[in-house]
Amino acid sequence: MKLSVRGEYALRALLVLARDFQEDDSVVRIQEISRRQNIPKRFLEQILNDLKSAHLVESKRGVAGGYRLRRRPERIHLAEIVRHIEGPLAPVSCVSEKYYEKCSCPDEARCAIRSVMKETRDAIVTIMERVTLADLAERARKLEQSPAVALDFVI
Amino acid sequence: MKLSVRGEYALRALLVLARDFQEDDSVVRIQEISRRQNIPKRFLEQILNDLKSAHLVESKRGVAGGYRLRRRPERIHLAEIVRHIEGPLAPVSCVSEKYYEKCSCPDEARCAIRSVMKETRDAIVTIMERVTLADLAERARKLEQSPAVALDFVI
DNA sequence: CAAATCTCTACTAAGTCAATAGTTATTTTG
DNA sequence: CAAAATAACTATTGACTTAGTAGAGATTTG
Repeated sequence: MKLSVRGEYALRALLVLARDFQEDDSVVRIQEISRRQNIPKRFLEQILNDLKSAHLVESKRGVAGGYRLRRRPERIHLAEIVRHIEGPLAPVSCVSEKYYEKCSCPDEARCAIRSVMKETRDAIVTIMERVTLADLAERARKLEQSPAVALDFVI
Repeated sequence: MKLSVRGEYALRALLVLARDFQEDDSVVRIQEISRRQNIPKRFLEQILNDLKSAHLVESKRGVAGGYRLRRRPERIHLAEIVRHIEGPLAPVSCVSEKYYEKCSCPDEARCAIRSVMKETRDAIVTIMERVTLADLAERARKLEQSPAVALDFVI
């Protein structure tokens, strides 16, 4: 049920871009993202390239180059990011909306496990589609202000 | 975010054992489970053996041998099964209760992603800890009675 | 004892993960 | 216009995981 490191890095990188987002076309260098989030630079390169192909970010080459969000952070929700990097949000593909696959069970329509997995899927998707990069940036801002032990109260 | 095939097979096998569960010490043969759930027999063998080491099932050898649940189906919830086969239910280990691991982010206590992942974890765990094998068996029974298109109404 | 069944260990082919490396292309600066 | 800085692209790799398959051994029942 776990996200890959790749997916986690993608979220953290995009969070940096969201926090630094401006309406002009300013970009953030990979090196900067790598440093602030403690992500191996060359690996991050690949991930950002991948996010570019998903039209989530755009890049600027050359000496003053870097990456920026292609849309405003309010318009990018976590579901879209995770789906592109990891594939289905659903625990089993037979309940996935975007990546449906038939499973090997004898009667999918009457599978009790499937019905529980669908509930689970819905719970996950509800959260991931509700939270945007802007929300994440806002949460980050608030967490940085509060002195400590913050997390336990947020949840 | 997906369950492995192994995990899915485990759930389906245990559902069979739950449906056939009796208070006496009657067992179900691997072959029978394999046939009813369309699971490769030799692979299922391994999985059931694994579930035995988790004290979820017990086995009887010999010609009238097979497997049975070690506890009543009401007392086995899905979380326990999935945790044993797959590991953490949480999308990232830094929010896992049972399999906690520190992540590479600069400040875990103030990580905005972590706070969303914790919500997600809680949503998943709430479902998986509430639903038992007995519930699953009951759902299966009801789904078999209803004529068709049943799944969409259950959810 | 024979047959059916579980047990245990080992093996494997394919795929995925998390990088690493090398080369090419582009842009800005001097 | 050339050099330097930076990103883009392509390929490779080593370790690990996944989903099985295989074979020999142990146990129980008829």
